Amino acid sequence: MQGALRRDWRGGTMIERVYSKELKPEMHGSRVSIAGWVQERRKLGGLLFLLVRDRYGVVQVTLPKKHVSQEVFETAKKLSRESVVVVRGTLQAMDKAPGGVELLPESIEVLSSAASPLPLDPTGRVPANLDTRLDHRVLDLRKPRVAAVFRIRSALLQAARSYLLGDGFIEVHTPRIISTASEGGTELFPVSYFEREAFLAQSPQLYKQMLMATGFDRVFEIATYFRAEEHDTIWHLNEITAIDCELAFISSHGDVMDVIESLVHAMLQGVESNCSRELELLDAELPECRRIPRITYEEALEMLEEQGFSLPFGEDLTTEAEKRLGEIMAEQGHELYFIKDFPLEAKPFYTMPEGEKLSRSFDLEFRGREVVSGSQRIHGYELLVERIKASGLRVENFQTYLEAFRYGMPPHGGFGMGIERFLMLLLKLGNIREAALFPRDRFRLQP
RNA sequence: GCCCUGGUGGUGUAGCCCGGCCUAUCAUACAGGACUGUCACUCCUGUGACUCGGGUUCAAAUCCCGGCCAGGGCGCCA
Repeated sequence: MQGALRRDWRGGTMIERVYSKELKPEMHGSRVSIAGWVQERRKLGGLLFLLVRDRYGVVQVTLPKKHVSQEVFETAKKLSRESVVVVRGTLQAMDKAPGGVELLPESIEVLSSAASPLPLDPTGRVPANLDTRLDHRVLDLRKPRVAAVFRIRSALLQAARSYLLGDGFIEVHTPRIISTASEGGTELFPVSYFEREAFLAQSPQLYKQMLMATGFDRVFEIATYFRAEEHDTIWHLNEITAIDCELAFISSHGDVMDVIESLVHAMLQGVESNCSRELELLDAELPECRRIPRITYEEALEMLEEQGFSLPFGEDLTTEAEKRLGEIMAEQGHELYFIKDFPLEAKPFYTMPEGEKLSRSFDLEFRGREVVSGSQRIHGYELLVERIKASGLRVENFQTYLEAFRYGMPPHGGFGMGIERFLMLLLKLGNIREAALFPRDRFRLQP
């Protein structure tokens, strides 16, 4: 009775099969089923080879005309590339076969026949433009190299999540739909919210700060944000994913940088121990990150000055200067480094000032490009109001945010890390679109 | 928002500067055929393309203008 009930609950069973990586020459003679996509078909008259790809690799299915049924041979002969099949047969140890094994089929079941011609070549032998690849992203993602990017992304995020949870952070989710163009800075996408206009969140900034007044002490959020900027470069997307953290009872922004240092270390460790195959496929090398140097904005200016690159104090580094600094730091053996103590004017209103002109802020640079931006935040109500006004924003728009600062707000700080940026730089991808499954940019809304 | 560049079969390209032997190159894919150890199999045969509109010219893939689409840089940011 119990058994019958359990079957009812479970509904069905998965198609029985083994993965390519599990097949070993020692299993010679055993009967197995494999399932996957027909990557290639090589016809040699009386002998036919199928290469069937699954998530871990490729298995060769060998059909000597005289030793398989005519029906199976004909089915194999007619298969189109990328069709989905289940092949049941006897495993043979065979030196001449890839992986040292091949499958002699008793049956080939076609679960899904692929149309032809294919819009791009999933083996990657004939190259395709990024635009074509993104138009047919599902097929593009069948390439092991492309899939590897997203396995690494998953490992990176899993490591980040587990590190943060272990370090006392709790995971939260703040609203994606917000009421006003509150934060300033980036443009927001308007959405229709019943009888009112609302916007898509560009970051969780104000909400994660408000949570610092609750007693959670440390929160993080991994989520998607929307930026309505009309930029069209290899570095920008209109829909991004970020790891955002905020922590209370800090004494300075150095405490925030300490968290990032450990977090980045944990993330790279996670990738190193879970994705060696993927890193090899992508020919990627992980940066050294035990200690991440922290140079001040002023030091950065001086270093650039020595190279004949003079910049006025007070402005954010230009893209060119940022790249040049990346080269200088790389020569000294640092692919990751913080630039801290930016001029107050170059940073958002909630940034804690340091003296007259500076701020308790920082960016984490990775190979000459910003991947994290953070700071100690202002926790005093009066100063915050003053800074909102000084930044040319309207205090009325910040009433609910400001209320959190009126009834007991501890000193706090935090940061946001762009996942696609980080991945792109880590794997040296040529375009940030490659770091998103289905990227959204100025012109791309599909797939 | 400003600036630059490009668009050739399903895919990736050559040709464009300097218009005409372009009936448009090559690879791959696709269709048919030969082949019992392929592994980017090989070989033979075949199908398939000049982004759209206008202009210049005896003649436009090629030069000019505009549209559409795409790529990139700056600013802004992650």
